[in-house]
Amino acid sequence: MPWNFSQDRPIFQQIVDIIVMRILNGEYKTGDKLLPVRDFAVEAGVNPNTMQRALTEVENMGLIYTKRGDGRYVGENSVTVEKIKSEYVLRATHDYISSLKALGLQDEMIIQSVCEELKKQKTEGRNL
Amino acid sequence: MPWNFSQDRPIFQQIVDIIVMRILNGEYKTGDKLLPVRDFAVEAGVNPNTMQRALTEVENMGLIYTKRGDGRYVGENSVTVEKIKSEYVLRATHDYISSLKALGLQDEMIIQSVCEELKKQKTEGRNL
Amino acid sequence: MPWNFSQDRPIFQQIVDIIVMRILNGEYKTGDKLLPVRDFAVEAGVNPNTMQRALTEVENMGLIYTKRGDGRYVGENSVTVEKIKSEYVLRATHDYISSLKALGLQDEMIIQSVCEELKKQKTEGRNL
Amino acid sequence: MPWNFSQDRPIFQQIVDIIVMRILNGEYKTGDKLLPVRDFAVEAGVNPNTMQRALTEVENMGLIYTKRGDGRYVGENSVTVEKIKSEYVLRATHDYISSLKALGLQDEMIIQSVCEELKKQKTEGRNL
DNA sequence: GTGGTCTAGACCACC
DNA sequence: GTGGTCTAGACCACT
Repeated sequence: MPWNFSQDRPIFQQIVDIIVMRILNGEYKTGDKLLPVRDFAVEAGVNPNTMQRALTEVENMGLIYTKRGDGRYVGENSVTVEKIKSEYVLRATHDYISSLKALGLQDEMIIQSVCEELKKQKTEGRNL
Repeated sequence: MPWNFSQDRPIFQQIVDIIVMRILNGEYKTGDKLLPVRDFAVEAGVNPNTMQRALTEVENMGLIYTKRGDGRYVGENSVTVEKIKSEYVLRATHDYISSLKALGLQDEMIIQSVCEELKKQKTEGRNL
Repeated sequence: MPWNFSQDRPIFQQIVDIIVMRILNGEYKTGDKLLPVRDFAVEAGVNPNTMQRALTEVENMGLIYTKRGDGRYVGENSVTVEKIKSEYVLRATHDYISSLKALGLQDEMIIQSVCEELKKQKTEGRNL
Repeated sequence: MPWNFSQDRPIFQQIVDIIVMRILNGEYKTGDKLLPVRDFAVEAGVNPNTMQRALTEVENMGLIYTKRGDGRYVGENSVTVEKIKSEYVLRATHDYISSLKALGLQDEMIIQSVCEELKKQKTEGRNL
């Protein structure tokens, strides 16, 4: 099942986001060995070069590292993970609220929107 | 003062977003006449072609219309505005919450993040 | 005249070094427009992708920036240039002296080597 | 305590450098018997194949030789050692000075950098 | 015409 | 078998 990519952003970036997300939420744990680039590329349904580029980016972020001739591993640095995670949350929240305020929404309406969405997702979760 | 554009997204799209935002929040009102493309381009500090393309997009969304030989005007259709606005809010909220949940955050933590950001922005607003 | 690359290091890295060097020593000045990637690639005698990768790296270092659909320019930030320059000097000096000391050379012998090399290069310079 | 390797160069090469360095500075003396490959590999924390390759290189340089069924020994040829040593110094000095000159540094500034680094290392040495 | 992305496929060095 | 680099060539979006 090749991954699902949207057309409006570079594929390699979307791959970066997916992998980072999996590390941040614990799906890929410290010390885990990743699939070989080529296999990983097949799984994602992209060219090995594209996967390679994505992994290089993730490595530059400090989340994974490479053992030459061996493979890639999820980094030990849990501090980095927590830092990136909280930065992400802060930025996402800031962007979200700023955009709604720019639309003229009041604080209460924003909170209300959030609560409604939470309820909706809870209901959907039950029905799966 | 040329507008501020980030490098990671097409400039014309960012212009579209800004104009749409101004219509949605009432800065540009129904019936208002927009600046001529060239002047508008100068104000934004971009190439006229870029501004042209952005305006075409906004027109396709149904928010503005062109009087040939006269200029561009903000559309009369307030229903369209409200519809786009609520759709935007719903989608932004959904994306925001989905991404945080994917990171493993609980509902309470999400609400807490929102409230903190609201407080922070209120404080910043005072200090301006 | 295609540039001269050694085989023991990735070509793109050598290109990075060359471009960085040209910026640091003032051959490429603030605001200068670089050659288009493809032309630059031809000049260096490499594939456009290779040149692209090198330029991306230099951009990540903050020394150049891209105007979309226009071209690449040398960055304004002279602070960055001076910082990178002095870091380079410090590191090169440290590595150089450490390696000689590891070989058992005394301080005086190191200074003597440096002075001899300086003299030699001065002589060569005259003969060109 | 496994040796410390940087990721940007082949491990076997770094091992070669270390061993050569130890021979050049007298830590391994003429006639000394080296550890068996496997033990040596364990000490360095690398794969035996990697250590094997490194030792082969050092042997090709003429600094060590193999007695079949016995082990490896540091070569008798002190002339070779001195020759390699002086070549190394010359080349390192040349590369170092050339790179600084390419950055636009004057002779005096180069000498000053060297002296500062020597002072710094002397100070650090005292504090250990 | 500019940079950016992606694919395809090859070759190499390392472990 | 592993990652890394490079080439070739195509296509797209932006200005």
